Amino acid sequence: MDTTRRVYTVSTAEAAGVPHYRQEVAKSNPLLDPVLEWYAANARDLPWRAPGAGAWPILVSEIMLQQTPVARVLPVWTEWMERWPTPAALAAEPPGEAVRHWGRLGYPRRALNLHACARAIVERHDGEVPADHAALLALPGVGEYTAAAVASFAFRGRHAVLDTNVRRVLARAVSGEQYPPKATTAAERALAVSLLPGPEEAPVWAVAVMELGALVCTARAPRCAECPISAECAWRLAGKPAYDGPARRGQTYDGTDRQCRGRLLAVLRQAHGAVPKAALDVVWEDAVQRERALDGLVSDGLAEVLDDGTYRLPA
DNA sequence: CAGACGTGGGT
DNA sequence: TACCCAAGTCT
Repeated sequence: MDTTRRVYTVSTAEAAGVPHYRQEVAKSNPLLDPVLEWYAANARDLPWRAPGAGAWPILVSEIMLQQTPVARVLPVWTEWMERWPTPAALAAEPPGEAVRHWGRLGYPRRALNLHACARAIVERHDGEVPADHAALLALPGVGEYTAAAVASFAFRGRHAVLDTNVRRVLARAVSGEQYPPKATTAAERALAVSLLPGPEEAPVWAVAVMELGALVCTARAPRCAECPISAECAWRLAGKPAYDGPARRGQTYDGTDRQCRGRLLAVLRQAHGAVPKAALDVVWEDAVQRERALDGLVSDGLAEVLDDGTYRLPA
């Protein structure tokens, strides 16, 4: 096999979205071949990965997948794609419809973000999802990860795609740590860039490492016996030392404003039109917390108060 | 930059 | 049963 094709001169700044000087970053990546081979045999058959998948379906999937498992996204994504096959179709609806059809995916502000994305794409990009990383980053709800993912998966761009799966795989395989740092560091970005293959393979490398993290190199119980890079894995070679950093804080959801907001919004989603405040009052005992949560929903644009004191999803 | 922001399934 | 955590982003 020709190994020289795995040596590149690339711009680190360019990969970070800032075109500037050039620097040699990638030597050969020993993880590339085993990971690509594993992916070819084990990739899940997800609809947004279909060869003909457009940038809009991919963007929608990426936003829906933020902090949400694939299994729960699938049915909602399918419904959205039938209902709103283009940004223009979604942009023509009131934002409340996006929230209604978000269902119980969680973090409903993402529905609002997607709706705002659709309108921005229609207004600023002639209805087409932009291919440029910086333009993607400027869209609401699109951060560093999502911009890189869409630029890579939809437009075949060469970007370091650093999600929680990739960060975990690299932390283990390369850094010898059980878990990556809590927040993405410059060192992690530099490492990801240094492992980037050439333009032909960069997109499949990105999705393949993600898939490996999702299916094999999992957070809780990694399946090292099935891992294509276990022989090179620094963490396994070191005897799988336990994570020694600060404890990652637990969440505790019961009784929080988040739970309260979820209950209130569920009422609005299920209602046909506006609902009397009494219908909201019954879903949460604590009136002070309930009012605070309701105000929060309104100020976040997830709910509207009408002149008669009733509430509804934003029109 | 730590904390807010939903929800449900796996262990 | 609790607790962990899942393709993050924004403030």
